[in-house]
Formats: sequence, structure tokens, C-alpha cells
Amino acid sequence: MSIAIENFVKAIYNNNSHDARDTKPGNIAKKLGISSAAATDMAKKLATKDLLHYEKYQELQLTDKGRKMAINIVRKHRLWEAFLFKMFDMSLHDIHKEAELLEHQTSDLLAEKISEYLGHPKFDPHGDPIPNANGEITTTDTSIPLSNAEENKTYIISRLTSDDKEFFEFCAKQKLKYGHEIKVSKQFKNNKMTELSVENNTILLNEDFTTLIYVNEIN
Amino acid sequence: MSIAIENFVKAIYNNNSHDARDTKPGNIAKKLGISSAAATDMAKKLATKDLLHYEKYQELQLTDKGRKMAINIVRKHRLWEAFLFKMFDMSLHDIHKEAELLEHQTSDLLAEKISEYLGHPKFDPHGDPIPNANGEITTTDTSIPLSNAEENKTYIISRLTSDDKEFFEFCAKQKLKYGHEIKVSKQFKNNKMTELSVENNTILLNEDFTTLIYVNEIN
DNA sequence: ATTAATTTTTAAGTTAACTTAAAAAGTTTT
DNA sequence: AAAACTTTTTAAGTTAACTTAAAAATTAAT
Ligand SMILES: [Mn+2]
Ligand SMILES: [Mn+2]
Ligand SMILES: [Mn+2]
Ligand SMILES: [Mn+2]
Repeated sequence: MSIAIENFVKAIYNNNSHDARDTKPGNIAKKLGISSAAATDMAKKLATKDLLHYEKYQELQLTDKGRKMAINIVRKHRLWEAFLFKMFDMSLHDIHKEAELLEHQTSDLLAEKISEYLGHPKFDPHGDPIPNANGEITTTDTSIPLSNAEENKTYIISRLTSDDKEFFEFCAKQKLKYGHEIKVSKQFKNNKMTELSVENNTILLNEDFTTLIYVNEIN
Repeated sequence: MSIAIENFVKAIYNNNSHDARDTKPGNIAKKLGISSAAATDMAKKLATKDLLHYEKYQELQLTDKGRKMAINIVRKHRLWEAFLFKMFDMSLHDIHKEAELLEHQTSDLLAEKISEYLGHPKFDPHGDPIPNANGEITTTDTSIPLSNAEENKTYIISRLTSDDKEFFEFCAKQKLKYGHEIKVSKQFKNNKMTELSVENNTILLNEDFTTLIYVNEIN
């Protein structure tokens, strides 16, 4: 399967497993940076390969075969992220970019070697779950977006769901990293802003960021 | 530059730096597993990109730009080989296959991180030199093929120049590895065979293998 | 319920990287 | 120096992955 096909299938998978937003060709096209005409063509082609169900004007839905394929790529992506993060001093954004390419050129054998070396990690450095070699995700995600966090409660950052460079640079600078502890001091409901403290610093985030940062409450 | 272009330029580079054999489209085509018509087309195209000089029926010659590009890919290939060899228990042949793909999806930044992690190694696990980030190869190779080695002299294996799976399996089993010591006991000139000892075992190799194994004399 | 706006699909065309088959040129043998 | 053989080139055609622009369908607004 070509890189174009792999990216297409992965985009569908990420789209409706993550946000559950609309999974029509136009939206997938936007994520991949191609025209929606190209996405429609590709969808039709992949339907003949039994990777997805296609019906005119309807949402695209992966078949079991398509989902399996997507998960395999996602697994390789997240393993590479975890591996590069551990081995080298590189920004999350750079790591993501490398993984975006390496994921397509990695044998199952090498993926397994990487997983083994890392002790079969369950999460990548963004906090996203890493499927096992059988395509299963055994962890359950109970985290909520920071925008929904409650005042005066303490949380652990569990996911950073973006691939924007500036976002990650900001997060790195402010110590907003996977696994770090934060305390929400105030939710400004009207302005949709959140005040919180990280390592004795108080920062104020707007909704653009608080919907990308997911947290788990500490009890 | 596409993967097809990168592999083409690399094939030319490897061809006339290694064996100095004929570098016409047909021969390159054979190495890449494409038709010679395709190779001729590609050669013409790359000439317009100033990556090589093309003249009908003549040998293909890389320009400085083309050579630079080839060396950059070779560097990434060999760094990946050295890195995977160090990190994981994988056969040389498998490592080579992974590197053949990863070399095209590796940023200069990541290549440098790998090189740094390994302490800027000068050789890959086949004994081939790793160009530095400026494309320079500072080591000089004084090794000779085992077929030319002299009787009753002791050598260190410095290169295994093949990508055949069976060859590497055989070498691995017989401890014919990069850096290992061997002693040549007899050269059968007529039969073009070489008798040698490795770790107290005596083995007899024919020309198919002794031209692929390069050695340096121990003084 | 029309009309307007948005999205998806179809249609037609492009480019890169191939293929096979025939023609042309180069090389080797007699 | 022909003839025979081999290799390279040209020519024509295919496929995957795109594009733009128009047509068709869906969705939203009045
Ligand atoms: Mn990708
Ligand atoms: Mn990730
Ligand atoms: Mn390659
Ligand atoms: Mn090598």
C-alpha cells in the first residue's frame, strides 16, 4: 500500500476516533492538504480495495481491514515518537514530523523491536495510546479537556492533541508536558479562559489551547 | 526529490565509487530493478536538474550537486545501519533492508542526532565509511578482497560488500563479521578458493564470497 | 418552500514513474 | 568490413496521485 493510501486511511481513523467530527471527503482532504476531488477519487478506489465503505455524499467508514491498517500505522507513528523522544533531545513537534514519515517505512519487525526496547509503552509523548501488535488498545482514557476542568482541583496532563509547532513550543516553555501536575485556580466562563498554576507559575490560557490539553484529576 | 530520484542517484554513486564498473543506464536499471528505458528517461530528466551529465550512449556521470545528494543519502543509510545494529538484535540483512527505506525519510537534523548519539562513527556494520555532515569521507580504505590475500598472513575483516541474505547468514554463522580476525592458510589459485581459519575453525571459500569480503593485514 | 450558500461529485487534464516493443546505435565475432 | 549480437534509445501507452473547473446534490437561511 502506498504512502498516500496509508495517510488517507489514517486520517479517517484519527478523525472519527478522536473528535468524531464529520468524515466526508472534504474534511479528510483538508487534513491531508489535497483537493476534495482527489479525496473522493481516493475514497472510491479504497472502497474497491475493501478498506472503507463509500456511498455518495455519505460519511466515509473504514472496514475492519481498513481500521486494522490504520491502527498499524498509528502504532508505528506513536512508537517512533516514543522512541525518538527517549533517545534524542528533540522538540515534540520535530519528533512528530519525523514520525509522520518514518511510520510508512517501518516493518512490523522493526516496530516490534522498538516496542520491546521501550518496554512496550502504552502511551506516546503526547499521551496518545499506543496500540499493541494485535491492534488492541487496552488503556481507557478518562481524561477531560482543560476547558472543562473544575476550579481548585489538581490534575495531571494526559494528552496534548495538536501538531502545531507554536503550540508545542509554548507548552514546552510553560512546562505543560505529558505527566506534569497542574492546579486550576479559576475558570473564566464568559471569556472562556482558564487560570492555572504549574510549578509555582500562574498562567492564563484561552480556549484555543485549553481544548487541546487533556487532563486527569488527582484524587 | 523523490525516492525514485534518490535511489537512482545513489545507485550511480555506489556503482562507480565501489566497483568502478560501467555506469550506463542499462546497468543502473538492473540494480534498481527497472527497465533500461525507464533508466534512460530518468537520466535525461536528472540531467535537466543538473544532477548528472548525460550524453547518448555514454556513461552517466554525477555532477557535484548529484554527488552531494548521493552522499547525503549514503550517509543516512549507513547511520541507520550503525544505529539499528547497535540498538537492536537484527540481522545485517534485515538492517540493510530497513535502512534502504529509512534513508529517504530522514531529516538532516535526525541524521545528525543519530550520528551524535553513536559518537560520530566512521564505519557502518558492513565496514563501509560513513560520510560526515559535510559529505566528506576522511578515512582511507587500504583493504583488499580476501581473494587477493596472501597465504599465512593474518587479517582483520574490514568490509562485507553484499546485500544478499544468504551471504550474511553464512557470514554470521561462520563468525565472518566486521572487525573479526582471520588467518589465510592457503590460496588455491587454480580453483580460485581460499582456505582460512576463524576462531579455530577452518573454512574453504570460493571466489563468489572472497571477492565480497575485504580485509586489512595485521602487521 | 424557495432561494442561497456550501459541499461533493464528475469531468478533463497533468505529472512522475514506470512498462513493452520497435528502431537505432554501438560492440563483437567471423 | 560485413554480419551478428547486444545495448541503448525512442515511441507509445499505463497507472497512481494529484489538479482545476463545472455540474449536481446537500445543507442552511430566509
Ligand atoms: Mn504519514
Ligand atoms: Mn503522538
Ligand atoms: Mn533506498
Ligand atoms: Mn552498509
